[in-house]
Order: sequence, then C-alpha cells, then structure tokens
Amino acid sequence: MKSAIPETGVPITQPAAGNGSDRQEASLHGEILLRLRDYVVEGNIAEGARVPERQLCDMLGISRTPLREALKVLAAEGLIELLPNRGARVRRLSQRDLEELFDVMAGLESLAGRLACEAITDEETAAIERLHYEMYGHYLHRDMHGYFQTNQQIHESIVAAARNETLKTTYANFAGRIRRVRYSANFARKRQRWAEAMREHEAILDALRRRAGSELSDILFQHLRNKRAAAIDHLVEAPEGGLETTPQNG
Amino acid sequence: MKSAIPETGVPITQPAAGNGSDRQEASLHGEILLRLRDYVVEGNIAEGARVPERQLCDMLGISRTPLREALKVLAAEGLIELLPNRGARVRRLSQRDLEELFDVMAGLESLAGRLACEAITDEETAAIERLHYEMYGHYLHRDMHGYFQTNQQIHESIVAAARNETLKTTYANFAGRIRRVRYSANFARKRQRWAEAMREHEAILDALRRRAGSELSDILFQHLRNKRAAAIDHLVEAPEGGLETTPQNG
DNA sequence: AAGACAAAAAATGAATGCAAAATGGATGGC
DNA sequence: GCCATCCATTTTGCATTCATTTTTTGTCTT
Repeated sequence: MKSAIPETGVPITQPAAGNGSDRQEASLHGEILLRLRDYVVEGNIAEGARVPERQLCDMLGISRTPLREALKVLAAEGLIELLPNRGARVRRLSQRDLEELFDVMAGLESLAGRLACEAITDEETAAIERLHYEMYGHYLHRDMHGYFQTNQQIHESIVAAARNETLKTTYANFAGRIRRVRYSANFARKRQRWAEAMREHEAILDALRRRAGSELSDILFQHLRNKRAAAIDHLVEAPEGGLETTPQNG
Repeated sequence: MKSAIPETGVPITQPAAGNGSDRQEASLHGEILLRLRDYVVEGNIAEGARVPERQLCDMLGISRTPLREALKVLAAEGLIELLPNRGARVRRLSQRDLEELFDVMAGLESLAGRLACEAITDEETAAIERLHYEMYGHYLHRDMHGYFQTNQQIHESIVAAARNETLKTTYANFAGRIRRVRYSANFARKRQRWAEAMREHEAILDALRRRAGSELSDILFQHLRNKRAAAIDHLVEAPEGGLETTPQNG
C-alpha cells in the first residue's frame, strides 16, 4: 500500500524537545496535536488522502487514543474531516471554500485594523512603517519571497496591535487553513498585482497613521478581497499544483 | 461530594431520539459532543467548576473514551479548558475576555453585513423588514423576550444572507460562547438602551435596502459595540448573577 | 473475461485496564 | 492549636482489547 505520508521530510517522531517556539504542552495528546497540525498545514498530506490511524501511530510512536483525540480537534478546526467509520482525510477545499475563507480572513483583518486604530502605540506604528519600507525594498528588488514574508509580518502586526487575543487566535486558525493550500499549490502572487498591492499598503499605512478606523477597515477588506481574486485566479489557471489532485488512495 | 452538575433539568442521558433539530450524528462521540456543548452553552455547569469525567460518563451512560474526545473538541472551541492532569473546567471568562468576544462578534457581523449587501435577494430583504417591524411591535409592547428573540433572528438572517458557510459556523461558535454567559448571568438589556438600539436597527435596515455594504459594516460594528457596553455594564453592576461565582469544588 | 457474491483482512469506534499524577484526609511535629 | 508530611483514594492519561464496519481479496458464475 502506498502511504499518503512520505517517509522523507522531517520525522515527527522525536520528542520535539527544544523547538524554540512558545509551544509547550505537557500532555502527549497536546504534543501530537501541535505536530500533526503543523504537518497538515505544511501540506505534507495530499488533499483528500486517507490517513490510516495505525500508520500515524507508528510514525509518532504512540497509541491510537491520543492520536484520535488530536484528530477530533483538527477536524473541529476545519483542517481535516472525519468520515464515520471511514477515517480522517485532509479536508478538500473547493474554490468556493477558499473564497469563503479569504472573505472571513478579510473580515478579521478588517476588524483588526479598526481595533488597532483604537489601541496602537506610536512605537507599533513606527515598527509597521519600517516593515512597510522594508517590503518596498523587496518590491523594488523583485524579491518575492522577502516581500511575501514582510507582508505577512505587517498583517500580523496589525492583528497584534488590535489587542485582542481571541481575534489573534481565530486569525491564526484561518491563516493555517489557507496556508495549507498555499503550500500545496505553489501559490505565487501575480507580478502584475504587485504594484497595486503596494499602493494599497500605502493607503493602509496612511489610514493607520491617522487612526482612521472605519476607513482602514474598508481598505483592509478591499485589499484582502483583491488578494483573494489574485490567489484564486492563480489556482484556477494552474490547478495542477495540488488543488485538484485526486487522493492517492481512496 | 457535591456534584457540579445538578440532577435537575433535562436528563441528557437518553439516546436523544427524535429531537427535531437538524443534528444527526452517527457516532457516539458526535452525539455526546452535541449534547455536551448544548449543556455547557445553556449554563448548566458553573463557571470554573470541576467536572469529573467519570461523573459525566455515568450521566451520559458511555465510557470515557468518546467523552474525552468530545471534551477535547469543546476545549478547542473555547467553551471549556483542560488543565493537564486536572480535568476539564468550564472556561471562566474575565471581563476582558467578554469584551474581546463581543468585539470579534462585532467584526463578524460587520463582515456579514458587507457580504450580505453583495448577495442578498429582495425576498430576504423583505423578510428582514418584516422581522424588523415585528421587533418594533415587541418594543412598543415592552416585550423584552420577544424583542430579544426577533432581534437575534434579524442578526442571524443577515449572517445567512452573507452566503458564507464558514462565516456562519464561526459566528455560531462565538455566539455560543457568549450565550453561555448570558444564560449564567441573567443578562437583561437595559431599558434605556432600547430606543437607541431601535434607531440603530432602522439604520441597519436602511443601509441594507440601499445595499451600502461599507456603511452597513460600520453601523453593525457600532451597534454591536454599544451592545457590548450595555451588556458588560450590566454584568459589572450585577456580578452576583454568575460571572464571578467561585467554583463549587476546586 | 467481466461481474457478482462471499469470506478474509484491515480499519474504525468504543470499552476496559493500568500506571502516574493529583486530591483529601489522617498523622505527627512544632 | 497550627502546619507540614505521608498515605489512601480518586482521577487522569494512555495503552490495550473487543466489537462493528468497511475494504480487499478470492472464487464462482455467466
């Protein structure tokens, strides 16, 4: 039987000691949850692919009980789906699903911007400005990867400035769902959209400086909407990247 | 030992056959999840109260395995929290937590309004108008309960009109978290806010009629913000309703 | 050879068992 | 009399086991 999970890549069997992140979870179940989530988000399992529990157990060196608990949580988060008596599959996202996800993300960022205007400090604004100019540098150098990364930092900074942990957590959840697709499909931004996106970011920064919450809310929503259009166009143009692949076994 | 779960109220032990809702779940775990969620949302367990697994198992007539799976999911949803080796507790919400929740709800409704303006049909608008006038009737008759219920229907109709299942699900999740507090604390709206809320609803309807998405987004956010202020003021004024109660055992 | 049926194998869902940790109470020291 | 410590009990976390359901495989019939 061909495995849906390649033996290559990071072996997620180790105790994961000393990863520098802020994640620490005493329980085995919690550890498994974090690792499995990353594993799925990073696109290591094909969409719709069946993932036998036993195989994951062997891989992780644990019994089925904590694994199943983790799977239930991942299903609640929307990353995988559990078919009764038929196991767990990585959730397959239709184009419509993606549109919905992007719209919700747009709403969350829109909210973040509005709230940020109420609470942001001058230091935070300055930090975002720095990121903005750094991103502009990447844009000028046509450094897509750097641009992408800095762009993400800006959006995360805005969410952080909203001072709302609930929002932050929710945002991270949806970001993860989209990221998986982004990993699976190689999800490059269209070049022609760059200039437009940069202009939008100028407007974002401007509204943020003026603490114009309602306005920033609008701009961010529209910005994400445009992102959505570009991303989904790309997927429709180049679906062989992973979005429409058939499951490996099932 | 005094139980955190009163034996009064609906016995959730029965197979739950023939409840008229749209919920049908083949697996025991899924059934348990739905019932426990309702049970917690309806405020049947005191905040911070320890809930021994064994007791819940006896109550539900199942073994610990599916129960624990359900608990993990509820924890992921934010309704309860699981302390390592120390069991499940109903999540205690600070005032700050509530503010955050209300703000996220505000953001989601704000988004719903914006999306609804893109997609809503004349029939849906007409239905919301009818609800609006019905609610106005309740307002005139000082029928708080009817008002509250119709008000909720209006907001749910707007979310439905957004045509975004992901949003709808997320909205329902947060609504549940807040509803639990509303059940626990007796969470009446201040009378003086009624007139103001009615005026806001007029504006909501007006913007919806004109399909003015951005404007509706603003109005809805502000409407929910005002709701938040009224609700939390009330809790602060009358905290004995349940928000600040000490756990029954723990 | 293709399809249908049946038995075997495997996978899932749930219950039980067992070790580790936590809770509660009794005992002893100060 | 009060607090710390130790032990019994309870509770949790995980592994294992049992019962169904699904999937596969093999055979038989047409």
